[in-house]
Amino acid sequence: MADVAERAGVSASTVSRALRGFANVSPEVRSRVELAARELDFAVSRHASSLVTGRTGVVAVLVPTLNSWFMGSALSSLGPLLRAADMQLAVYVIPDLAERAAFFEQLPARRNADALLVFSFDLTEEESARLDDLGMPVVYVSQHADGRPSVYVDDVAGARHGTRHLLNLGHRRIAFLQTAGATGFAFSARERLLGHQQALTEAGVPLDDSLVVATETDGKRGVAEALGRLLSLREPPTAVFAEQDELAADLVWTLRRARIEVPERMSVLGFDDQPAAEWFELSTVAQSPSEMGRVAGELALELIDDPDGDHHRHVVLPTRLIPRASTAPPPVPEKDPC
Amino acid sequence: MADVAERAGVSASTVSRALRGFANVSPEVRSRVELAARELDFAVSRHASSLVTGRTGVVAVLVPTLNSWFMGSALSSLGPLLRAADMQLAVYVIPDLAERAAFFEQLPARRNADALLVFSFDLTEEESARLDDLGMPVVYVSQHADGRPSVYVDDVAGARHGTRHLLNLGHRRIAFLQTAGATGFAFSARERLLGHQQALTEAGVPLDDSLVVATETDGKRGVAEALGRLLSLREPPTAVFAEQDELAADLVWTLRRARIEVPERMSVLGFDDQPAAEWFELSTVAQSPSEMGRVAGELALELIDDPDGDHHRHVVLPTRLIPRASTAPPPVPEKDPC
DNA sequence: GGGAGCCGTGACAGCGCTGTCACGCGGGCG
DNA sequence: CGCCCGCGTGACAGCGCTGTCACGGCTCCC
Repeated sequence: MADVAERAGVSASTVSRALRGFANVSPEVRSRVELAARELDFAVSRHASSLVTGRTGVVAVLVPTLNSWFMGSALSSLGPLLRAADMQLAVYVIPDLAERAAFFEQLPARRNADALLVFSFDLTEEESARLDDLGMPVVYVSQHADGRPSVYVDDVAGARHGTRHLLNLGHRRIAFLQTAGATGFAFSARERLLGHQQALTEAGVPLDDSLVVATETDGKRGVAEALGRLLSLREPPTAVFAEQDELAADLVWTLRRARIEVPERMSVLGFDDQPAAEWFELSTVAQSPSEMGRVAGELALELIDDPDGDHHRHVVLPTRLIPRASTAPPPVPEKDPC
Repeated sequence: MADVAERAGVSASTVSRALRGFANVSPEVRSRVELAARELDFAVSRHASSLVTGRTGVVAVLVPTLNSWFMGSALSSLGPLLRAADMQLAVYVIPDLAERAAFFEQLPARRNADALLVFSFDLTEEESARLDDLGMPVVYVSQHADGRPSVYVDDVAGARHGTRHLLNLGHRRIAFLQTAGATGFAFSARERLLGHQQALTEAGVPLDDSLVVATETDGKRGVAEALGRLLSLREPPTAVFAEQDELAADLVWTLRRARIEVPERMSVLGFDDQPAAEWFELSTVAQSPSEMGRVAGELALELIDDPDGDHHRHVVLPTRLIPRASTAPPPVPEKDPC
């Protein structure tokens, strides 16, 4: 910076002011400084300036994985948003409990950011409290966190709408399929089941625990076993609401193999609307992770500028039902049994 | 740090040495310092220390998107690797040419990292030269970069093996399906076509340009149109080698709609082995982006420690042919026409 | 016409840490 | 017994920038 100052014939202070676009610099000096900076290929050292200002220019995000449609979409929209605000995106991938423990172990070292976005983690109250002590805004994404800023989709309403759609088609025996130990998505899972049950109750359909099944292992095998449990009931369901599209896709795949036509003999409804949904012509409840990423990023930036400001600290995003070809009325109309 | 020093009854210098694990600190003092640091919830400020050492503790990665199986897998394996080396992962998402221009515009500002991983970008020589000037190791991932460290999969050999598999099944009219303006994957696309053509030539099958088609728009529409061009040839192909699994999946989907059985009347071969391949029971040429991410990360770390060292600067990863249910002999055996 | 006020600029300290050097102390060797 | 060496530690400068204050010159107004 001293070199730039010398070349532009001004002091280092003026260079600093000019390069940061402060108002009190004469236009002529400013352009001279900018020219000199470009000629010398100079850029301020973030580290040196954060040392003084206390701002790091970094937004940290905590994700369970990057290898999923949800995270990919969310972060892809977050990236350009942060770039526009001249912020860096630092990603911490925490795939398992060991990494999670390690992360919290080294927590103090993580103070090197201006804000933290926590994606889809079911943190304990103790863990959240430790994050509070970090002294930076923490935004919870894809989960509701009591008393803390969070951005999430209205899973309850989404699931309610989904189940209503099945009810409207005439289904009465509707199963709900959940994943095994979903890494980090437990919050949504609970909410979606809740919405499903609300819709059933609204419609006067009694809840039946045997219709709520969870896969015990990952992948198609787990889905097949869960399906087996449903098909061996005294009165099997005519429709299955799968809590995620991946699950729904595996289910359709399994049903096809078993020569059970979808939707003629079994309706399948998904949740998410990821690309796989289109391949399987899945009716599904759509959410938009890219919007979620965007909104969460904006909220974080607002909180950085004004930590105590009166922002929307709980943003609830809507869902939309997307009917495709995997849902239809049940094979034998129950309303009019002859 | 001064507080820690006081609490431990030593000087700041000693605290610094103790916390960084230097050898010349007595065990007794070290444990006293560590205790004091923990009690005060202290962690060294990365910014202050990089100001002195010149090392930032950050590895930057440049990706076209995060919303793809490839990037998700690669970065998911890179993340924990960097964490283990006590490095941060800074992600720059560059979805389009405008963002790319903006990135290079602000390049000097990006010096705030110890290494840069460039994923799947077809950079111009001029752009690469500018990255060289950054003064940090740059590793090119999923592409071959002459004279610069790079990690990539052997696309040529992979495609050759794929095409050989189709030839061995008896196919002679084999189409090659490419994507439109693939964002950033142009390098692989060229290599795969090359490998395909090598295998044909080896087998004495003449090349036919009308069998190489590219989608003109994204999604199923583009695939349908490309398929249309193939089906309206005087002598249509009996097999299609799609350069990516997504494309292959769309193709199978389109063929099913058109009641052209796969593989009975048309074989389809993919490339990548992403989850969609399993859903469509796609025979495919597998690559492992997670291994690529891991290897690239290790290479970057080595180059940071020893920029001129004698490392494997070109790592070529293997592919594996995964036969599933989308390939079979052609409907009318050509070898034995009666 | 002189004082008040403002604008643009420079000098300087200090952000929190690390590298270097200097120092004291104990042990080994001649 | 004295000297040298090496180990563990402390003092201090300075990494590159920014916030604060002081200063000179100008305009404006009474």
